[in-house]
Amino acid sequence: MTGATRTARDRARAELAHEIKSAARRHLAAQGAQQLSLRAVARELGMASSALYRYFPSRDDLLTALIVDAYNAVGERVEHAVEAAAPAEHPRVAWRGLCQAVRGWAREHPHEYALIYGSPVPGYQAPEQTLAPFARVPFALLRILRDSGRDLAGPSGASALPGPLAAQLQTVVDANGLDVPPPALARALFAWTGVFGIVGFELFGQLAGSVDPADRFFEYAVERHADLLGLD
Amino acid sequence: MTGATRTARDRARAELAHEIKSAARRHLAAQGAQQLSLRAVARELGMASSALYRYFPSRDDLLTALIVDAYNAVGERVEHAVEAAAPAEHPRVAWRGLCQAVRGWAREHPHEYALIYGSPVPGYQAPEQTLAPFARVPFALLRILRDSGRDLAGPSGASALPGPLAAQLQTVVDANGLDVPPPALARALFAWTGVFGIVGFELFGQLAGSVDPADRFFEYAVERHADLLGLD
DNA sequence: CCCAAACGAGAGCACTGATCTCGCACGCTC
DNA sequence: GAGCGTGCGAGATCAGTGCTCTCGTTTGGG
Repeated sequence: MTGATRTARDRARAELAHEIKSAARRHLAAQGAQQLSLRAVARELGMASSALYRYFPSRDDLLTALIVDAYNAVGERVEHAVEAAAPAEHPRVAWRGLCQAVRGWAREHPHEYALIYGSPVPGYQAPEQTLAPFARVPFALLRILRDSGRDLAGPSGASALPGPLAAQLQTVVDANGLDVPPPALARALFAWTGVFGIVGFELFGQLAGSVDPADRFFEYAVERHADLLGLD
Repeated sequence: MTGATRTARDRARAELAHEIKSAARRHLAAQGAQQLSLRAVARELGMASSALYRYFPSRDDLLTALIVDAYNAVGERVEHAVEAAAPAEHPRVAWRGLCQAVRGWAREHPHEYALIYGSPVPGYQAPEQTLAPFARVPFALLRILRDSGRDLAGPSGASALPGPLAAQLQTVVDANGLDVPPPALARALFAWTGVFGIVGFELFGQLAGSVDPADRFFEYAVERHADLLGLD
């Protein structure tokens, strides 16, 4: 993180890398990751395809860079939405903001959503660099819960966690330095996967035959999750 | 549906089309849809790549055939699991069976799951022929609810559906000849999208950092959805 | 029996990702 | 300020892809 880039060459290099990503993102938005062609990007930039390899060692590396950017884009949008809602005082409003930010971004950037939440398909292990950007959304959700002022242990008794699950979640809490108890983490995972389940189904056409404009159903689901999360 | 195929040529044609799909499915399971190559399939079958086009007009048509098969495979497995559970007497057991059938199939055939529930990416409209196979899982869920003997209108009052959503769901009920009221349909959609949200996240590596072996969390989520569905 | 329809092989087109070599120019070192 | 090594872009090349077209051959119904 040196403040000033040293040479003009370095500046040019960083700038060109950025332009490559921009052009690639345009092609991605236009036709999807499947059709993203290094040569087409190079053509648009007026350079030889081989020159691109000076900046990204392979097509997959370029895609990984776009994945990181996408995670950060949705993460940033979610964080802003949550902050704008005064989460400590109005956790339910913050939760609504989070959900609408996710769905809004997804609908505006369907191909980028598909890139990060679609099918990376097995054998693919997320590169180290994607982990932190990826975690921004779930962490934002956990912050809402932590700041909600509710008793996060939740109603004990009936809905107590099964022992093995509680133990597993406790290791997750410890490993990530989270400050919510396992029952709240379980509810958060439930809400998180549920919301992305709806958004994914909507975007990928699985709701075409049923709640096609999913706006109303999404709002309904968001409120049900808010109830389960115990948000006021 | 003529009982006996007419000529030997027709028999050979049907058989070869089946062999092509089988080989393609093997390649799909091995490396994913992205890498599925018509020429590789043709090589494995010892025929010229151009000959494949006598059976499938394009690569996408071959993939569509595999999609239909995959929908039917998971649908059949779910239906068997539900039937085996005596859904009318034990709706909750049937619901568990449905969920475990979905997740089990998904984990055994990750690439096929990705093919149908992954990112078809926008602009793709499901061919007519995929609609019926696609609907088998959600319809199985609705049958569980219908036969559960519960008051499907649900607790009126607090959790009454917002008017617009109720109206939208009523049109869905009418259009598909469903025999469950809108509130039950809303809960079914909630559970359906929620379960697939977890399975998708698990398969696509989004849970890697948290509940990595998702078995316990999945069971937990299935029970919570059963509660919300009002299953005994 | 015979002709048209179905069929498979092969060549070819326009692409793709990736690699390699080759000059050129930039920028650091002396 | 001169010179050299490194970074860089262009072009050729390779293997592989989906898809089309043509051309003999096989086959089965009229």
